[in-house]
Amino acid sequence: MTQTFPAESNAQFWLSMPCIHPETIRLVQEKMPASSVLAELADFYKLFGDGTRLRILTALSIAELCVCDLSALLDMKQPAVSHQLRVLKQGRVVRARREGKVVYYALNDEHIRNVLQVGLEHLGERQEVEEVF
Amino acid sequence: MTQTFPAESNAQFWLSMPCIHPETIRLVQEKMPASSVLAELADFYKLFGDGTRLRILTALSIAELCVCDLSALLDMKQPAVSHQLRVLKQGRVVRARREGKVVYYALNDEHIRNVLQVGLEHLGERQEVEEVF
DNA sequence: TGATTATATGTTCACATGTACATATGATTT
DNA sequence: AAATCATATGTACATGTGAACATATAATCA
Repeated sequence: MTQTFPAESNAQFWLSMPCIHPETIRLVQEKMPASSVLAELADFYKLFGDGTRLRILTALSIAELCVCDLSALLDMKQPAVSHQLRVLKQGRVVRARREGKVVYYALNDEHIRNVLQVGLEHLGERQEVEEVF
Repeated sequence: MTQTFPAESNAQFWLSMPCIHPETIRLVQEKMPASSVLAELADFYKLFGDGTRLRILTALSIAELCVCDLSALLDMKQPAVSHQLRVLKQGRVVRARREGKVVYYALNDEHIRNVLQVGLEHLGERQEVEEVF
């Protein structure tokens, strides 16, 4: 019989494990943002974590576009585009402007462009590193 | 009978739709990164799009930690932590260093810290905007 | 070598999520 | 008002994914 685990999830058990560095843990605990904040941040990043949405966002970072434009540009069915636009709108990453029958979408603020930029830069640097090997 | 759709996904069909702004689409097409690049970028963001992984990354942005520390800190079962660490390692977001039985994890590079920073800043700004209303 | 400790892996399952399809809504035009 | 066009929504379904659990591996120590 090897290591035995408790029947149910039990914080006390894990906190009593012998291998931990208590001081380090306390330090990190103090400096960590609240779990709720990080959950919210995760939801934000999740919006960028899908190929379709990222293509939409990249396109909107270049120009304001209507659903129909996006549908043609991305070669996707219109309902699929609308669906993702709704997700992005609920996440306050894009905003919509109606002009007659046409709805134009744009990035909600400049900050979104930054996030895309930082990600692309990281990818670029990683590629360069890999080329060396 | 309203709008009829083609039987299968067909780029030509969508490009021939009457509502599009062809010039804008061409402009965006020229400036857009390749789909493969954006898919890779999406995979990168996906790593940040989970509460657990984000808590791990935030913790590691403060201090180098072993699996056991993380398990205690996050109040999670050790296998679950190991699982996410593997995902993060495969995504080259963290790196591991073995010291005897203990494996210490750390952020792979400073760029990761930047990404976390940018996200937290965005969240901060958004909160301030919401407080006004 | 055998025992113990720290970590990793494999399997299963519940759940989230993206798309297709059909259809509804909203706005313009005749 | 009816027709038409652009967009939105609802449902069904397939796929991806995170955690629990059991177990395997790696390293140290008696």
